[in-house]
Amino acid sequence: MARNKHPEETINLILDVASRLFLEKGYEHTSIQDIIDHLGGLSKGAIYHHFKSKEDILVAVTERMTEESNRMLLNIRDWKNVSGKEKLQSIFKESLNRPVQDDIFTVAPHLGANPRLLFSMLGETISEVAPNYIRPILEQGMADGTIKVDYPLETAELIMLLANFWMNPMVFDDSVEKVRNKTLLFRQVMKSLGLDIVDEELTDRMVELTAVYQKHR
Amino acid sequence: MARNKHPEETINLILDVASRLFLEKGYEHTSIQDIIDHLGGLSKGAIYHHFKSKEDILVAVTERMTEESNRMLLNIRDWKNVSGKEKLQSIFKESLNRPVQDDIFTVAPHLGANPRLLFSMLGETISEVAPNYIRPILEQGMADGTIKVDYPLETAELIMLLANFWMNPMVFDDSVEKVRNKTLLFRQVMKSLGLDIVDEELTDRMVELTAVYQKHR
DNA sequence: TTTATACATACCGTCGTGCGGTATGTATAA
DNA sequence: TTATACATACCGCACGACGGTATGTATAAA
Repeated sequence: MARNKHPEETINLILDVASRLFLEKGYEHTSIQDIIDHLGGLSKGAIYHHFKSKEDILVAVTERMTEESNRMLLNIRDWKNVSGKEKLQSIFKESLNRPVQDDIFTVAPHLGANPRLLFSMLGETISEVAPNYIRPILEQGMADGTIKVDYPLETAELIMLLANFWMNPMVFDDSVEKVRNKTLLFRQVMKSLGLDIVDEELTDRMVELTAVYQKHR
Repeated sequence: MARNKHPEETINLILDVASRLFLEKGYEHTSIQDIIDHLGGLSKGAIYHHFKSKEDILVAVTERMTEESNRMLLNIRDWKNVSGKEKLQSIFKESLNRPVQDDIFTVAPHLGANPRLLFSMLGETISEVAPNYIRPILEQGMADGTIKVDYPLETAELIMLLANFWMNPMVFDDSVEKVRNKTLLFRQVMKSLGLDIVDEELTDRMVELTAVYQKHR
């Protein structure tokens, strides 16, 4: 295959293919050869020129997946003249209404059968999202009086763990009813922590997404 | 190697070796050959006679690991003349004081780097322990008036997810201070759910275990 | 003595990865 | 402008290790 003047296009192509296959078949059941076969002529050498290992591709894939979400978080975090509580509320709304959500939910079968990708994504959430986006917002809320928590960092982690992992129907392959109960319990927990930000609109949307996911598997 | 009159001894030997290696090096970085090398003369044929795949060994390893813990849970669950709340309290105490805890904490480096084993264990906790041991106790507590929760099954899952996974220093490689804060926050959450069962003795023991773990890595 | 089973051995296809080689780009200095 | 020097994109084969299987043998149980 001819040399590409814009190598980032090649890199993106590899990541596109890898993302799709990792989601569809799982990281461990996707071979380098599988990726090559969907590259349209590119070779094994090309892959190992741009990435030093299969693991390295996984890391890049996860980063690219969370990138768009992180831009949204960064944007909301830095809003002016908006209280911490309102920002947190906005994040929940935005996260659930992103159009990509539906796409992922239709293509990815049972993330629980894909522990590598799952833990890679969870790791990003815990080590990047929680401390750099959620915690500052909680701290702002503590300062402006709209939020009262004792351990902002740990609370941030807890929120993300429950919302992104426990309540995610793809992780434990939950039924609609299961997700509904989880969401309602989550609402109780949040409220008891002084974070009264989960309303009925959100629980409904959560249930709706679960139905979409359940239909496509 | 000569044929063993008691094949379960061979099975146990294989599981002993596999458990140790999975904990030490991780599931994916442990090869079948690695296991054979530590079997003292046994061969690949022996392994594949008793187990149908490497994955199958992982399942057996996780089951054996949780077995002892499950016996304890079963015992407490079926105690007579003890309230639900007291049973739940006993479970926490027992879990943290089991001598194996220290052993595991000294031998296993960063479970986060071992997603296969980690999720296999988490899966057992969510699909076996929560519904079959914790939920019945919560329901008993609801009946005898010592516990008030709205969603016993989901609450059981939540408790196990936080206690066994989130607060486990081996999963996210947390510092002592981090675990202390997580534990204190967990105490708040439990209390707000009407489950006022985490006392200072437990938080102290949690911190102590973390220190043991941090020392040995 | 027969039969079931515990284990050994030889082998298969596939995997991730390293690497020598080549083609095509770009920077620079004559 | 052009020759030269170097960097980068990519090819494709070879390798060793991997998980798994087919088949053979020895031994315990019946």
